[in-house]
Amino acid sequence: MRRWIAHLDMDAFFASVELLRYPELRGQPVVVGGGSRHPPLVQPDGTRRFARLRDYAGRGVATTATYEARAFGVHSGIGLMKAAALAPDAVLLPTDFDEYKRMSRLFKQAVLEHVAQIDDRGIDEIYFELTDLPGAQDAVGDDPHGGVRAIAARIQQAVQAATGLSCSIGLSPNKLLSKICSDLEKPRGLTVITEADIAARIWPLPAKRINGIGPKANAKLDSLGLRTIGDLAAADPQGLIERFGRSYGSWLTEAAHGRDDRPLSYSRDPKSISRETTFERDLHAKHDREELGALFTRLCERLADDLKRKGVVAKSVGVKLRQDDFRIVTRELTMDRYTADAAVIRRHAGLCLKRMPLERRFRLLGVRAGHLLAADQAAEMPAGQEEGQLALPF
DNA sequence: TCTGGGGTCCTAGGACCC
DNA sequence: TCTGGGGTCCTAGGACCC
Repeated sequence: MRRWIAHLDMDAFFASVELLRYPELRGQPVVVGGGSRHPPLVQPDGTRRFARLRDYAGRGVATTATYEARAFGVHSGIGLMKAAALAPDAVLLPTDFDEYKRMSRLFKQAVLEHVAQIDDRGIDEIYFELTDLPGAQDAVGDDPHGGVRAIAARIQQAVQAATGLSCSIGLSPNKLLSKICSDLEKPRGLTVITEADIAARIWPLPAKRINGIGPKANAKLDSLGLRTIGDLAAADPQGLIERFGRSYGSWLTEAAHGRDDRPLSYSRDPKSISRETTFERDLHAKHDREELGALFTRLCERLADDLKRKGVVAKSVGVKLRQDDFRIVTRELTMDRYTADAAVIRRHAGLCLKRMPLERRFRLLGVRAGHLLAADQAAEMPAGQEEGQLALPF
């Protein structure tokens, strides 16, 4: 019996959700990102007026772009100011995470009508197993894998019916290959591969298409002349281990040959919850003390709200800064009890802050709660009696 | 037109305990 | 006083992912 793992990825998810609301934008370059200060205005004649990328000023990035905008070179993660230089007339829409989360639940529910469990990888993608479904092992006509293909096609239709959105599915014997092949025929792709197809369909692809090879590893591979997955597969495994370490080096060889035995994971307890914000301009601990103090308190309050809403308490608290040179500095401490209280979090985060280098200006401030436990399993720490007794940087 | 916000996992050194 | 080895926890940084 052949093992079939599916990877389902929503097509240009955030942008597609926005197009459901604003169908008049279909066919146009649209970029989603950059805070919420640029919602469409409804004009007296009932039509909507949208912000254009050229009018944007700030530090936001694109979270998604429609395929039309991608044609200009605008992709997710790109700075909006840079995107505006590439496509000044593209429509800019604010990010509405609540709506994307709602649509995310809808598509996952639709898939769960067809399979018992999903491995949830975030807001717009999931894995699931089709191996044991009726017909999954059957050939259809001259297609030896027509059975699973038909099942996946039905799931695609179910997602479309439930959400009005399209998705792409990759089918293969493992997560690694399915993830790669869900991307091969986007949008509305349905791509099936087996071990026999690896040389022809996987090896020609750039090495960075492997989930787990990021910018750093890719640059290092590139400097070794290893550009494609095929190059990696042909490389001396011992040499990779020498350059990348035993663990990562041997994984590179396995991945390049399409070997991956990770099980699907059907439940996950959150390990940490965090809140962070990037300022409109770089701030300094001393010169902007008041502004930072208020921001810091606000972050701790929002974090405490998140903890309470999720019914968890935290044993550790951490603070993160991104300095003006983009270096990230973190400090973390373990508390003597669990808490979800904003004042307690703020006090311990303040202690972290005192240990941080604060000479430089910085652009981002974040607070993180770790070592989480379900609230009903932990006795909560009494709330901040020591408030205000410590001289904190801000 | 420099680069968001929310996560996970890994590594590695030092403290501390047996 | 000195010699160990093993195990766990804490902390900081970094790579990577969506």
